[in-house]
Amino acid sequence: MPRNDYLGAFEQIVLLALVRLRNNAYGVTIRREIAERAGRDVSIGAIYTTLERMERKGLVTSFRGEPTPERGGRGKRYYVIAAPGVEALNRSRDVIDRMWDGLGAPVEA
Amino acid sequence: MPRNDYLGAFEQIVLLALVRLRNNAYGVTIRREIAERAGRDVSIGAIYTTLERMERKGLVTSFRGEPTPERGGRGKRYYVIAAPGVEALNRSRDVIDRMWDGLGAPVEA
DNA sequence: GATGATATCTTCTACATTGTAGTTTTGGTG
DNA sequence: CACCAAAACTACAATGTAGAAGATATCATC
Repeated sequence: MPRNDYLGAFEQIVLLALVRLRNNAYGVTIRREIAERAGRDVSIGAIYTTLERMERKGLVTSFRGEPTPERGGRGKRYYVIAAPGVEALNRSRDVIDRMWDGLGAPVEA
Repeated sequence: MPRNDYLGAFEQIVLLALVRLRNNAYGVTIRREIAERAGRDVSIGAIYTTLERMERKGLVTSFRGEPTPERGGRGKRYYVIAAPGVEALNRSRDVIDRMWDGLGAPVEA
């Protein structure tokens, strides 16, 4: 049974991307946001897998949007962070903040 | 082949404990530091396993200390963060900082 | 001063969860 | 039907985590 109180590093990044994208978070935009912000080029498959798992844990919700009249375009699946996701995010941040407290980032060799 | 450029959430916590404990980081103290700071009660086995893996990746170094004249006391194994560990730590912090940037923690539902 | 009880620590083993890429499938357009 | 956009599926590697087992000291005591 997966836990939903502590987040993995990548889970945090994906959740934060959702928060940033507000009502425009779906596979492609999430991936782009992570690439731009975090400078991390991750595969689209990695993102969907992680989202699905987090949905099972109740950290995010999703709904299918109407297909847009662009060239191709299957109906997008939009993701939204849920309340437990918000809490987990804040908790994770808290933990890492406390561990860094007083160390002055960046830490030196 | 494990990567050594991005850290897992727990790896970060353990590395930060090393930084905090300076020259007094070994199994028991690391565990205590994490319990106190992060409020996270993790088994001693989890800590050793993670340390060993990080040592293999070159993120930490270890050396065996003389047994102290306390009651029991097998020779302790002290861990020190290595340069690549410091860099990875700073990079991880950077990524998460950029993702949080402008969101104002804690984020709200 | 051997010897076992016991304390402090580390290793080993095993398995669950997360991380990640790549391929396939599903729907929509021109 | 050729082609485009996006999602679902599959498979495997790396990380997270606990718990049992092994090492090595001191202490008490006879």
